[in-house]
Amino acid sequence: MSTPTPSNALPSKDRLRLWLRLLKLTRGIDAHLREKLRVEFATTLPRFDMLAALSRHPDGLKMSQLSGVLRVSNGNVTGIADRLAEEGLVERVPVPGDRRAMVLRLTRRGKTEFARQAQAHETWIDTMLADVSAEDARYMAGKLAAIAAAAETKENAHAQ
Amino acid sequence: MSTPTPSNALPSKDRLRLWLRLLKLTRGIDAHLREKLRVEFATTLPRFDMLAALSRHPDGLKMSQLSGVLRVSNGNVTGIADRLAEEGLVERVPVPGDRRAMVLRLTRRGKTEFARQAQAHETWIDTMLADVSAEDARYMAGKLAAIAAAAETKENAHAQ
DNA sequence: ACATTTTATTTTAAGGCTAAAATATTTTTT
DNA sequence: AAAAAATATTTTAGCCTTAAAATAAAATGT
Repeated sequence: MSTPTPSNALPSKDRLRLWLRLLKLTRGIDAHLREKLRVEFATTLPRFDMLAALSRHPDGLKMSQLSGVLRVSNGNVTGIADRLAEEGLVERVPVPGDRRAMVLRLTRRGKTEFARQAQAHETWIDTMLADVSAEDARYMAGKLAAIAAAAETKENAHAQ
Repeated sequence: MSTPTPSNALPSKDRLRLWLRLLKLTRGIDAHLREKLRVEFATTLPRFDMLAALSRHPDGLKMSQLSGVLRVSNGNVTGIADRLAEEGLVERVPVPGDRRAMVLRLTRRGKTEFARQAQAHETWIDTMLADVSAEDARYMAGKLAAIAAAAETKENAHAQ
């Protein structure tokens, strides 16, 4: 359909460096968010992510759907849901007509607790990225999305 | 010393979106690299990272130095070093004059094995980022570095 | 010299993560 | 209807990760 390699055969040091920068920045912000969640809410990023996913789906999600949305394994979802349920933030509801399945949904407490956490989460990010102008943010986000789309293709195409 | 918030009081949706893009792209590439390491070399990214750090320090690194370089906990270093040592890729060498300390360094096998892995690693990244021009890569890397530097400051400053 | 503190590393307890195996139930085939 | 295949979830084994406790040795203070 077109040339397999875009322009040059040798690996580009610039692209490798881009990856390292990407990794460093993301890991730094990520670590900071985890630390904040730990210290200020005694919780973790995976728990926060699960609450966030459920808050976007008020009727709840089946365990397997949650696994797909969060892009983690089924077993992983089981463990995190167990702990959130112990804390009373989520609950498992049987699915009428399918006794294998379970829907996980936020409890009332889960909703209010997530609202608090989400508010803080947004503030932390905005603080860390405060020096990025809105224009720059939009531009970078666009670039990153394009790169992600291209990389996605490459990954699958490489299956040979 | 200067205004606490740079320009606007409300959190910027654009900055939040930038973070989500950053996270999505980085996680995608990261997951792909882990998968490749697992399938093609039966290893993991943390092991690869440790070998990489050691290959940059031919005389080896003390466990605590390694912990600093890799930015992971001391206990974490212990475990990964144990497993790499079991595989014969690294070895612990006592430090003359300090019986508490241990230097970890690559074995001959560790050096050749890492060379193979590093070669493949670089190729995988270059493949995924093939659609990014060298110029774009340099530009983006610069932007990301600037953002990281700014974010770094914010994190520490926030200690109140 | 002796006590205290600091430094280097390991161990422990608990959570997060995956792939693969195990269970239970539903759907499809024959 | 019985057998086989597919689906939903949990369990298991093993690695990665951290914070905090435990060990051991060195450095410092008295």
